[in-house]
Amino acid sequence: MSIYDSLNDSQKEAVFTTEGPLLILAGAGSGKTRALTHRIAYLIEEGIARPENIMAITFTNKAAGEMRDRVDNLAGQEAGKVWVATFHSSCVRILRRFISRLGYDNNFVIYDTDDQKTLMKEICKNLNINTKLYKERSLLSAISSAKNELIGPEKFAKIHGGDFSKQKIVEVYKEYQSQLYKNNALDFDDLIFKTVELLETNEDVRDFYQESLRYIMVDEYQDTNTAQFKLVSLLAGKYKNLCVVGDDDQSIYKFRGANIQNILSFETVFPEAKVIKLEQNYRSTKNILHAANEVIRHNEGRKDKTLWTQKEEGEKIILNQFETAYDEAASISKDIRELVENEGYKYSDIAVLYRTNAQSRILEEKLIRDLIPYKIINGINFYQRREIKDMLAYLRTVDNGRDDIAVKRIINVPKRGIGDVTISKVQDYAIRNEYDFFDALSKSREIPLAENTVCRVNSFVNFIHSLRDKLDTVTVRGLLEEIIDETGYLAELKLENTEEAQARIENVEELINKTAEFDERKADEALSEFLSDAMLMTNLDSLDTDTDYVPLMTIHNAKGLEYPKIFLTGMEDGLFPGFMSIGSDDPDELEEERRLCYVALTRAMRSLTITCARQRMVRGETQLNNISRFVTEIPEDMLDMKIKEGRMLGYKGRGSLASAPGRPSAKPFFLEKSYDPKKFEVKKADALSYGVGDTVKHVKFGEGKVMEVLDGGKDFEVTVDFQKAGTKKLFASFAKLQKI
DNA sequence: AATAGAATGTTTTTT
DNA sequence: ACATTCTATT
Repeated sequence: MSIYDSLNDSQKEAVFTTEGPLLILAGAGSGKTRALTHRIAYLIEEGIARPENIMAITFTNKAAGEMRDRVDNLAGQEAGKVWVATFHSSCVRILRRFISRLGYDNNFVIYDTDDQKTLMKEICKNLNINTKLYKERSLLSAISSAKNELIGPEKFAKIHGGDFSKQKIVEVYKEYQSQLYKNNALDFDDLIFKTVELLETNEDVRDFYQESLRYIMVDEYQDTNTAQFKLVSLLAGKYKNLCVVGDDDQSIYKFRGANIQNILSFETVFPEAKVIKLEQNYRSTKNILHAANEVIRHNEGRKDKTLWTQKEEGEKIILNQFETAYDEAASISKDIRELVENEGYKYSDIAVLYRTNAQSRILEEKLIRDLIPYKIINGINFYQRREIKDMLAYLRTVDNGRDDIAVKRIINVPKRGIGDVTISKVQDYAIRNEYDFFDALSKSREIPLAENTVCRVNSFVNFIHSLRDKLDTVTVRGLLEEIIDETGYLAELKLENTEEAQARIENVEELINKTAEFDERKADEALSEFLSDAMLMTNLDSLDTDTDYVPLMTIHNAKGLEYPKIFLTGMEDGLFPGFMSIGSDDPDELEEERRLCYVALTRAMRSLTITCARQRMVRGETQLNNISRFVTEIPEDMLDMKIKEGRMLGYKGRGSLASAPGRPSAKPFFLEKSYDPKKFEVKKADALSYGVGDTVKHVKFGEGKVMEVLDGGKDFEVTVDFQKAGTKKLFASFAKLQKI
């Protein structure tokens, strides 16, 4: 018996193919992490590679942690030397050692999204950029996209030099990058970009890593961007032992730079590449898997593969349409109770998924009322919280005096009477003399400032200096505690005496624990190390298995997870797929939404309930939505629609994607009474003052032509083609349309 | 400098 | 609807 006996044939092939470029197309639930970890174990066990010559790269800390555990379990002692890390932390590791070659200091800081925004705001101010025309966010996103494509400021200028509309971006990008350099800071994209630059321009460094990392494995390969692809190509450039694992059907991060071409054309880039498909799914029942297959089949640009399973047929997929989102939530809550009380499910066996975070509120409210334990798994991560960022900014200031963003963040936190006016005076002085902001503060006497202000500034400067003096003798924890004591940060929060302040206090205390942990683990490492760990760290409170609760999360968040029971909510055209992707002229946007839907469906192991509402509040407007086109791509015989009479509104039946303006008027149906107390009564007019073909006026949308009037029983549903706002479906009693 | 009311802009998220 | 960010006021 060997550990490889439990693998299927394709998995075995993937494990035993150790040389040359290898693309493993691993469908959902096909055991790709298993294959990957066994492959690492095999390399070590057979003596093909020493552990320190193996690298496994993932995207998230969580994935890296899981991989680490599994490798350690499979391959024993030696496995600790395998390089298992995320893209970003791998790059930090390389850059901490060699970035001086690029002119940065080795104790560079990492700027997160918040810091980037702060910096960008300043740049826009200095360059007199009209932020109404050029939003900080879109400027940053343009820069990020450029960096993901390995286009630096100069190259960007060359490419877009002739494009007048891009001139501002060219200018901003250049300034942004030089500010980062001045602050000895790298943003997340730079971590990859600069590592690529380093390896490209320094042959000895490249050679060092190519020799050292002879076998490279990349997980979730479909999520890589161009820069990340370049990075692994460079690292694997000598021995070409690059094994990538991914599923093009689960590529859902285009919006943050993922280049699906990386996986689709892997064989073109590496003509000698071997391709292995893992198509046996070990997760879902036949019904669920076939439904998912049917949906994803509608995408054009994909590698051909069809998942299959030996599992039983299983239950049909339940499809429920409700009148309102409140009814939807009530039904889900009731179903969860039922499943737990009568069908042996634990709360933690059940997950509720949605497209947008905004949908969680209604669900949450209902679950609270019904006393169902739940937890919203959201993105707001620990290290991004205000109080934590404040504390880190202090540490950053101590660590790297060039980090202007950090200094400015905490110079008046807690309040020291150093306001915007003072800050901009110091800033002007700093720019005139080419000082760092902190150095300018140290010379506050030379700036025309009020005597009082000079005093305050000096006491801040002295405080930071006193902390720096202790750097060599004190632990990170000691440093942090001194900061907290001296600034009275916690004391101030305690005075507030609110629930929110209490939470902040607990967070700061948690940060103290983190520093203590760090000190114990890496006694000899510098403050810079703690800070980059912190900047690259995210949600600490991911999944704790001790408590039994229903997780609520976005579909993006659910990737990589599986649950016996899934509730897929808000499956409505306009919400999922969202307006943006429906209206887009880029067909790939809709395909990406469909992939997202595929990810959602394939999370379910035994049972899946799809829900939607006819009527939903979106951004303060009540919208009427049809059932998601993706649902209509699931063959009807796999669905249990629970419809007593007629067809479900918006359900156009098998595979039909055609928009059907003249669809039959179905009566809305109710599975149960609406519970919403806020719900207002609708008075249906006996007759409308307008009809099809009339021109009407709406308060918000302006003038439009009535395309269709449907008697929904309770109210009239009117479809109007507005000249400016496009076609909308409205309830007559809400819309208050005026005939013209 | 601090605060309260107005304007704004709203998929998805990791690092 | 709602949260964040901006502006105008004291």
